[in-house]
Amino acid sequence: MRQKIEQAVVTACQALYRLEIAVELTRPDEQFGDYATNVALHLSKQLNINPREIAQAIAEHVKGKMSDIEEVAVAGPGFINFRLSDLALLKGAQSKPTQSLAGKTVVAEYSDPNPFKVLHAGHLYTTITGDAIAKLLENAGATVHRLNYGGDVGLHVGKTMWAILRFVGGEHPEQLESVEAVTRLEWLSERYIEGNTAYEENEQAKAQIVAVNKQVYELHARNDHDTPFAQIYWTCRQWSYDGFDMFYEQLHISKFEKYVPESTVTQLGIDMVQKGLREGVFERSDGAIVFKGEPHDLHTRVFINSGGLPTYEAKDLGLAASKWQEYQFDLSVIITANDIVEYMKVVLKALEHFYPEVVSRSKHFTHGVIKLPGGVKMSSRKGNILRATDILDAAREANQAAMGHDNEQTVLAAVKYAFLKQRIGGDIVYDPAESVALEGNSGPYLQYAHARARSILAKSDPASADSPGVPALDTEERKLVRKISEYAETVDKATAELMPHHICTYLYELAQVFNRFYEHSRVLNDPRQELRLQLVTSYADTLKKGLELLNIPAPEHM
RNA sequence: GCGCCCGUAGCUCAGCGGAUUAGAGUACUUGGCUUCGAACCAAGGGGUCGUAGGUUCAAAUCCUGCCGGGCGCACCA
Repeated sequence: MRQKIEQAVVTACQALYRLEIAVELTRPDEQFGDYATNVALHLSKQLNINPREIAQAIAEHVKGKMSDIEEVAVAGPGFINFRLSDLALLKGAQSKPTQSLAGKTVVAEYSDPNPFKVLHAGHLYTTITGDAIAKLLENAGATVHRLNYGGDVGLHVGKTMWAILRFVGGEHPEQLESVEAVTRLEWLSERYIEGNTAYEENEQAKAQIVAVNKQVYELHARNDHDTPFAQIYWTCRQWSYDGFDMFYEQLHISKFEKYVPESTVTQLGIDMVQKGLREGVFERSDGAIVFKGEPHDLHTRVFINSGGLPTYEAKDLGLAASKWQEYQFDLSVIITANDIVEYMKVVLKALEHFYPEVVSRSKHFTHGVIKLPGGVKMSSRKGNILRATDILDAAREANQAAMGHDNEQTVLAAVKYAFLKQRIGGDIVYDPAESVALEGNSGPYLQYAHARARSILAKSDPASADSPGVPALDTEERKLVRKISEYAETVDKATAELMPHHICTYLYELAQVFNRFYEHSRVLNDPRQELRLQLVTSYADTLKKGLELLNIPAPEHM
């Protein structure tokens, strides 16, 4: 419909002014119509004609040519407003999002928690955002490979392993049995804090940790699964992955295809740096191997440190290469926090030397930090970080306080929606009480708006389904249909930009329109029951689809 | 110091490939349940869109300076 009208306007411009011009329709305020364009305002300059005059001419030209358009009007400084016929509007309500990525292969990397550490609030945010973006891509027809990358080697592992060894009294893997299964993740995070503190405060411990770190790298190099040290390492690494799996499961998100541990791409990364060194892309500096970013308006970063160990940069190079070798993707999406944007630019610039096609197909999305109300930022250094589970617990508590009972689906809707409704990029303020609040722009509001509609449908008699043709829509009905008809194009927009918040904004508006309709319009036992039941069905289905696109559950009852 | 990002109602945010009267939520005030779920709806007040310029018939939206905030800038990730 949109394209048909756009085409009609283009044709009119050609016929009237012999001008080829791109026309894009907008969705104006209801009082003006269903679609609008401001081409006349653009043309007026080139043609040196009053915009209203041009608008009038185009409107006349289009008028009567399309049965779907009921009215074409000129308004304001020179807008052309189109009002669709009820039939066309109803048809539009059934349109589906475009399969714009059909046949494409996409790799989506997000969440990325590190084994041997705890999931913090930022991980929760990345996970939910990445999950929604991956879903969007998939919905547009792409084959999406969801990858979860994480550091199973590196200094933080050295810190945790150092503390673990102290805890179990040396290389005694059997001592690990004393750690209870449910507390393992927690236990590991305590060890990390211990190791981190020691590293910062105690020179001797620091030296030991550096040695342990090296030991971990060596263990991978020999593929050692047998020595006591290796047994401790592998056991604890598995504990981490098991813990992450459990966490994702309760989050009700799409499953990851696999974890990509850093250790599996390390050697590839090192080889690339060595090769790049020979080819002059990297250079030695103070014993380290670095990439000079300055010629590209970037900064210099170390890829292999002076101890001969690869840094995150080198591993990221290996990761990118391994993704490419495995998937030959059309698009690679990486979602992380935004403190890493400059870093990523350097890595991508270095990567350009090896795989320019990978760089051009990569998209790095970054989000901000989670803050608590009052602008209090979480401090990540010390032990007092806000953990992922803290967010969920806070939401559960708030929900319990508000409702008097537990409802995990409401809690999930609250948290996910609270994170997703804002444009990706900036910091977000998370207020547990507000997210769980059942009024206002919240996940639970949408769930309620869905359940309410379903409950009408459940009470209706499905037998009397002989449709008597479509009567003219009344005001409230028309508003509802119009809003439903915006679903497909909203999803298209969200997909094109990979911005899930557009869907949130839309769904909230949709639910609002429905609630107003509900307030004014009797559905059951009304002369217009047939039509209205169709609308309610269409509405509830649309809302459910939209929520599912965000992986937010849409229960029939609450 | 350099680079990147951000500054829209008290608070939290949409809108930002320019355009028809700046929108929501929340908080505050008020009204609406003997009829489909009131977790709802309706009404009201509240904004020099950080600031000063520039481009334009038209700027919250584009450009520049300034102010304020966040983040990043070599062996952490």
